[in-house]
Amino acid sequence: MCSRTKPHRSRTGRPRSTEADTAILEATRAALVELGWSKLTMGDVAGRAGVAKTTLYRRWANKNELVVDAVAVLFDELELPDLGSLQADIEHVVLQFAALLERPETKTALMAVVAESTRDEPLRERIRASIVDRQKRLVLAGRERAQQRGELPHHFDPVAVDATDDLIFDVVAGAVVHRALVSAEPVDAPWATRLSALLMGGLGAAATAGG
Amino acid sequence: MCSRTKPHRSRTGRPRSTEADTAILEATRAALVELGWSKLTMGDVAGRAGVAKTTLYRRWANKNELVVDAVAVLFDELELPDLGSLQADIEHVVLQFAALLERPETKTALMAVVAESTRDEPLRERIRASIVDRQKRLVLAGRERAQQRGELPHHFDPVAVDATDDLIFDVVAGAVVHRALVSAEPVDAPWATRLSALLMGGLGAAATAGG
Amino acid sequence: MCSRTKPHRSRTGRPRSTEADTAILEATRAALVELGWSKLTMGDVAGRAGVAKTTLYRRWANKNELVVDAVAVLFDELELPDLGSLQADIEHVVLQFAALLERPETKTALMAVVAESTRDEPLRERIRASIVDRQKRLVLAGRERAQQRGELPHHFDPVAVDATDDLIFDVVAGAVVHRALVSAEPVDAPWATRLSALLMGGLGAAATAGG
Amino acid sequence: MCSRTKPHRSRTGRPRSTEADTAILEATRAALVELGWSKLTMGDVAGRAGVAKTTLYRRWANKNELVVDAVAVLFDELELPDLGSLQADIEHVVLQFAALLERPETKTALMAVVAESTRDEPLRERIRASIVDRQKRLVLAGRERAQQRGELPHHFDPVAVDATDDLIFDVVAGAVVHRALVSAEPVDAPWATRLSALLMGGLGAAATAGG
DNA sequence: AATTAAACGAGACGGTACGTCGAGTCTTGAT
DNA sequence: ATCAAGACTCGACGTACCGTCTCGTTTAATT
Repeated sequence: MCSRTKPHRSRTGRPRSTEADTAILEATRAALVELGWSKLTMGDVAGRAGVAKTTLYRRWANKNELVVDAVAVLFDELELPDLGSLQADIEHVVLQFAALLERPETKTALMAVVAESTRDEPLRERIRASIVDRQKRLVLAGRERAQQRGELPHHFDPVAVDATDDLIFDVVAGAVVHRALVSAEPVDAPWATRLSALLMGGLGAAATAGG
Repeated sequence: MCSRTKPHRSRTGRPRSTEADTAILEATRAALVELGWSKLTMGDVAGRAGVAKTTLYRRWANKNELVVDAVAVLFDELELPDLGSLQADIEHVVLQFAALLERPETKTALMAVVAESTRDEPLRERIRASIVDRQKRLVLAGRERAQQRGELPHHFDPVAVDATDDLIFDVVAGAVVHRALVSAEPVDAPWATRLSALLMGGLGAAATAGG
Repeated sequence: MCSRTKPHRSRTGRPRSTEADTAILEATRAALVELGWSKLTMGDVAGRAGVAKTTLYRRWANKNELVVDAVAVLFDELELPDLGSLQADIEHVVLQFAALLERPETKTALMAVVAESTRDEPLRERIRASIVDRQKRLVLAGRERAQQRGELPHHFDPVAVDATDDLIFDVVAGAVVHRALVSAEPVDAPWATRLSALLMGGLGAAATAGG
Repeated sequence: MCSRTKPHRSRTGRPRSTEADTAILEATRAALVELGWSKLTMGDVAGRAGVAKTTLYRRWANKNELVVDAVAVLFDELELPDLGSLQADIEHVVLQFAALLERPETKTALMAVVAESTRDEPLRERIRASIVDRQKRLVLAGRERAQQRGELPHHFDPVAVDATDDLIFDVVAGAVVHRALVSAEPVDAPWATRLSALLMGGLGAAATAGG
């Protein structure tokens, strides 16, 4: 994924500083931690990064796109180790995602850019590509692994499979976000267990009925 | 619920105009529809309401508090008619909530104020009192009705009951919000059916195991 | 001189508080001393006087008229004791006027209201009636006394006499104001002596030539 | 003379627009003519100059400093042609100064900034440097020329000479301003003749007595 | 080594909204 | 009718940030 506004494959002229890139993204995260999304300013980020404002705008069209890219990289840490059972995998991913949401830079930024994206189609697309897809692949991987283990039946209707993947994704991610940010309650191991148990029951019932 | 910042039990002086109150809240909703949360300005709202900017600031400390109050009243429409079964009740409330989220004034505002609330404790409290509690009572009502119908067992451990209420609330509300705003997919009847079926299965399995 | 906006000879209703009148004027002078003309506010004056803003506006049309009236009364102290010679009389009045101008309430207010009066005919009239005429009568008195002493000839052309009175008035008042406020130099006894000597010389030459 | 607040010896960054400088000063004078000092607003001036408000504030700290600079340039027109006699020179400068004071931009602005300067030392210094000194040099030039002509004696006490220069300056400038703005009477040729005759008489008497 | 062209820092620019403040008016209930 | 209190409209304030635009100055790849 290229963080720049344009690919810029020009062969001549001074090349862009890659140190500037990383310094800006780090400065953005630091500013998010200290100030939160709404108090973060481009001038402040530039100052922290030791860079001119122009250098920011040469790379990102506006504050929201910068913030998305600054936060997106954090989602790379999400992974799905094989813990032996679907329920264990779900619990693990729930706690991982919750830990990410507890970090001040994501807590303040994620909802804000999503809110902005309701009126900004390019931003929504960037969020989807940078963040949402990174999470969604965990659902796919977990489901496939569960099928291989025999915990879930091998469906032959790909549409139904996709629909269930989507549903599980919205339920898991939505529930964690809602618990963490709206209800403002801790997403801890007991809660993760209760959530995954609920899902396991629901999936089991569906498998029994529809399988 | 008092929309004002202070209780204002002053006996002397000119009383505050209640027409101004309602005109401002209506203007705020109109501005949300037209402009969205981030483009909405206090000056514009004042203009639409035919009111001076100072009159806004006399009542609300900032844009977020105003928006919360303007949107909160919409959540009064949420209700829980008895449709005969828990699954039907869940489906109905999901679609109702989704319809609310589809309205442009809530779609653009809700995530934004939640995002702001991560750095603003009074705002979080205001959201909880004005919006979240309004939704949560539906969960309680639905669960109690299901118990009366015999669809759910009468638990004698109130802590466990509360925990399950909270879980269901976060799952339902979170899933709907995530589907609508993050995945940007429609929350339609088939999806609502799939979600409620998942929950029924999960609750049934829990009842079988724990009852 | 009536300080009120309207004569108000109505016989019915609650009569206006005369204590309020004096309290307001005193508060205005106090505010002028502390804040100066441009920082003085009607609300502040009302607060100092223990009076509602309405009460101010019932008596004066605006800030400038209030300030003129508050300052005008100070000009009542100007008087012209007979010191035996025209030059001594002039010196005395110069120093008296300078002392008045040194007071912070007049220093900051006088030029300000004159400046405002260049675009406000009623204000100019009020200043003329309240302040300028109070000063001008000193010139007339001094000139008449000098004529009685024989220091100045008895002219029979009233137009020429008026013109000279006006000239002397503008020269004396203008020079003192300019020295005090523009040049920001002290108007002390030596300077007063030099000014009066200049005038005596000029009047004497005119008398010799024109007499 | 530099009209800016700071010397700005910065070598880097975009240089300030000199067109903006002149456009702002012109717009200020135009606004003074139309609105007068008290109705003049920074936003209006910015609009007239086709410039953002911030551009004004980058150069001038407040309205008064801006107005002083805008008006100061008009005082460059004052000059002292040799008319052959001291009295003629005085009459000429009086009428010149009066003509300047009659212009609406100076009439409304001059007293106002002087009034403000009684509470604002930097403003007073700015007025002195920009306006007062421009006028005062005319007095020096006129006195020196009169000495060369033999109309005034060559004094060897520089302190006395300075004191007389100052006195004459305060008398002439003060009388003109007072006549024009306080008495609100025309400063025409007859009045200028009477004033200069008075001064000639006074100076002559002093020369006779002190020489 | 000289040329070239883009990237760079600095900071001024036009614009828009902010939240505050003061002027002067109006609306209460009480005196 | 006046008073104190305080809400009202209006409009300006001075600040902050946005995103853009010059400037003069690097800096690497290409000649």
